[in-house]
Amino acid sequence: MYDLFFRQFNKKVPLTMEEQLEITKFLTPKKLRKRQYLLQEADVCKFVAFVEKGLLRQFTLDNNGNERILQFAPEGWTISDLYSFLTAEPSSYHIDALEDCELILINKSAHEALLSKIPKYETYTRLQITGAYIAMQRRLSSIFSATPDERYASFMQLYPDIANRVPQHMIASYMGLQPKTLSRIRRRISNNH
Amino acid sequence: MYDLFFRQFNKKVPLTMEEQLEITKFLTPKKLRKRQYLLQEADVCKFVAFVEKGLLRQFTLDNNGNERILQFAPEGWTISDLYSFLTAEPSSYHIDALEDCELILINKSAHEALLSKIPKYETYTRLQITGAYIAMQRRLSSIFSATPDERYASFMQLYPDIANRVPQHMIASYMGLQPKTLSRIRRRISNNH
DNA sequence: TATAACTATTGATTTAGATCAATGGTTTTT
DNA sequence: AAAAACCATTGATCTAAATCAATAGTTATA
Repeated sequence: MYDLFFRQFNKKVPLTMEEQLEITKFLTPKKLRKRQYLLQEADVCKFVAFVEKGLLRQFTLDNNGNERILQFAPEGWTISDLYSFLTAEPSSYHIDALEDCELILINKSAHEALLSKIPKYETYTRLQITGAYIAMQRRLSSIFSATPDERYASFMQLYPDIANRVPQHMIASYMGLQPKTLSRIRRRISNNH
Repeated sequence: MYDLFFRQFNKKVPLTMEEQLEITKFLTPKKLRKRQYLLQEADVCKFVAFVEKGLLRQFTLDNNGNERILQFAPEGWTISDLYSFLTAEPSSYHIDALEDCELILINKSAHEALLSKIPKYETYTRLQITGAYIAMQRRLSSIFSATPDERYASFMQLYPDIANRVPQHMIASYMGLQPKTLSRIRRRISNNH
């Protein structure tokens, strides 16, 4: 049930068996069916979710009702609206399941208890957020410096796993492009084989 | 010398006088003249820098030698290339001073010593990186959802301080626009007053 | 199995930002 | 104080992505 979570945790901060058992007490497993929401806009985000199995996405809807995907989260990733989680302000994002999912939720009181009781948990969260920060900075950087063609190519290379599990128009959305534009980019790339 | 640093630190995690003195031992003050580099591409980033005074920017150069500004850092902000700092890989960014600066550097061994000796330092860094993550996510979100006009307006509102201290073409660069395009946007906005 | 909903491709047109080019104003440097 | 470097604005043109529109293929559902 918590296999992947503790594998990832141990990679960042090694734990004893006792520590794992202690931490487990604060975790809440949750299953989510494809298309179900984990978080809806205007709700307060009450969790940090670790993905044991499946795939989720975080997105917003623009004025015309179009989806803008901010983040994909496959197995081994963590997803939340941290701003809402930390401030208890209503979220401006949706999170839903793109596949049937098995999640581990850490709710706010559990998060705070873990932080104060288990120093290694604080180290784990620090390293986890640092990694997410670095990944996002690279993404921002590539939006500025790379052409859409290059960005598509590097997305496919960096996340082949995600790329093969979501429809193309979601990849377009993640890259800030219209699906039709991405279709043309693919043709362009394949012509230059 | 360390006024602002400890003010910000205390806002996140209150410290005793003894703790402040202990932490101070690990800090390295540094002055930087306008236009000087703090970090150059291909160098390994050996510090996390807190800005006591002045203003810096983190940027890359594209194939045509154009600057792409990823981040401004005025007083009270922290700047580094965390990826390079953590992995000791060469950085792909430049950091330089836009004004004469007074900085506090925390080098790698100091950072590690502080993490292991002073639990509050780990909490401080965790909260600091979390804030930076949230800010960057909002920026990415606005690139996707907002028009350039809206993004310019909200930059001016969110960071009026920075906006008044840097030339317009750097704001354009931060927003991923050509200076000329920003010039037209400004005219458009002022016409709709 | 049939129907409906979703998905990807392609063509034609429009539009907004990039690029080319010139000017006048400001700041910095000598 | 003069010269040089930097900066912002504006006009004209070009280009690439968005938009409009139609079609065919795929997946999900009744």
